Amino acid sequence: MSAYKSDFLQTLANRGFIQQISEPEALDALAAKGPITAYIGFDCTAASLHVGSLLPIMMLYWMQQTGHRPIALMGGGTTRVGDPSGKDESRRILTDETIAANLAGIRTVFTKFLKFGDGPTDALMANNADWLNTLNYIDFLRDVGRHFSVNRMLSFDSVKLRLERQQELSFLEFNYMILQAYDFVELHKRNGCVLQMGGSDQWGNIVNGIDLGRRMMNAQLFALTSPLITTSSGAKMGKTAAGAVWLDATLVSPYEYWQYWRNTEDGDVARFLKLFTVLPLGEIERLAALKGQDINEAKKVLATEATALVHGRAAADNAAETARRTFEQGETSLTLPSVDVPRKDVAAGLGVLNAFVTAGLAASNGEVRRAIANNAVAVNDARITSDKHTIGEADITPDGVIKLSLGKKQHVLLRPR
RNA sequence: GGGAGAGUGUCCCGAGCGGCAAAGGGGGCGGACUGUAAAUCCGCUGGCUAUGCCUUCGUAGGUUCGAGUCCUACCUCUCCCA
Repeated sequence: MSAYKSDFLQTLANRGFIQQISEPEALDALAAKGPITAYIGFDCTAASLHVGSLLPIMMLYWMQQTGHRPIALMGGGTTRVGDPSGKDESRRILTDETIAANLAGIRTVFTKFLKFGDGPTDALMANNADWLNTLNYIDFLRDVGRHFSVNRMLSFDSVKLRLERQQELSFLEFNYMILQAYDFVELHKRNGCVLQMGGSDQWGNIVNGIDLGRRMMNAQLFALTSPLITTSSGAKMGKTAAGAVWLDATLVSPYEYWQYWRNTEDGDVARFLKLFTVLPLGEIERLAALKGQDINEAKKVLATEATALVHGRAAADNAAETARRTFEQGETSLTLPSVDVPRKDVAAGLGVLNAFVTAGLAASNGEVRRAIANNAVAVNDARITSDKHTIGEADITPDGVIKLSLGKKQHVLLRPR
């Protein structure tokens, strides 16, 4: 691991965020001298960000922590045209209202990691719709387009692969890299931004921006990419049966979020602690040294720290405590996720199938039936073997709840009201 | 404008002689083993008021006792020619 003079690069390097830097020495010197401004682009096709976006957010976080100014760029303008790369569904074009709503949702996530404001190291949130929407095609071609060599654009991997595989590449998509390059230059012009960060797949696009900056304004700009994060077994991060692991508490509860991190594979624990928590490196080293069963301690720390960043310390501790009671003491913790249900329905006798579907543990009655056949269903920790089983008032525990379990890890409390 | 192909289970990829709720993967979920891990093995992976009924193979029609499969038109995409 090379030694950097700036806290910023040294921190990122130590924690495993760096894959590639365009001109490491020059950037290092600049960052050591004073605050620099950098940005990362996020698209806003969904109302929340998920775990996959966490890595770039953490880069912005560390940037601010080490005395620099981060910009979160929302792709409000590029989202308007829709992502052309998908087959048909992703071709849907979002309305301006949807985009605005998505932006608002995403903004709340950022405020948990970054301090926004007007100070020298306060974060900014920019929206490329601000300049892309008002672009004039002819002006754009003349001022920006002339700096791009089609010969060179064709040589980029993203393009080359498509051509080789004889897959279509639309003109719109071909232009995407130009728009992204332009974003960089525009941010440089407006905010003095000199660095763009992103995933390693963004390298080519970022370098384009650097080139454009040099040609248009004779500016020296930099690129920094992070490695693509997959789990040790090669799966992409952030996917479960229920879908993506969102950062919004209404989509994925803090408890579920905690559980996601708790179930990290052994081989990923040290890496994830460095990337997704803000614990000091010494502490992480200690945790990473744990072997065998002891590594579970490290996983709990990872889960709690990662959850605290997104949902706050109280929610994280709460989730940890709920998990401890549920898994280590076999108790029914009252802080498990719960679903209210009318008391008279329970009095009348609630079918297991119905109960599990309303609790959100299964999508259909058939799914519950199959789970029962797989010996995976329990009510108040008692195995259910018949799909005819009904839940009645007798099942309400002294705490006033009924515990539904699907498998060993998924629990939901029914609260008769 | 002319010609040749493609679109399959609402997570993805992909087989599919007129008898099809539709092969096989991946992913996911569950079970066993463990440590709430990995690896491995096993099961599940359209819906329902369920010995049956309903809905699914780009869209809409047609042929047929019966269509994912054959015919027609249309939509979308790819390739070749102009």
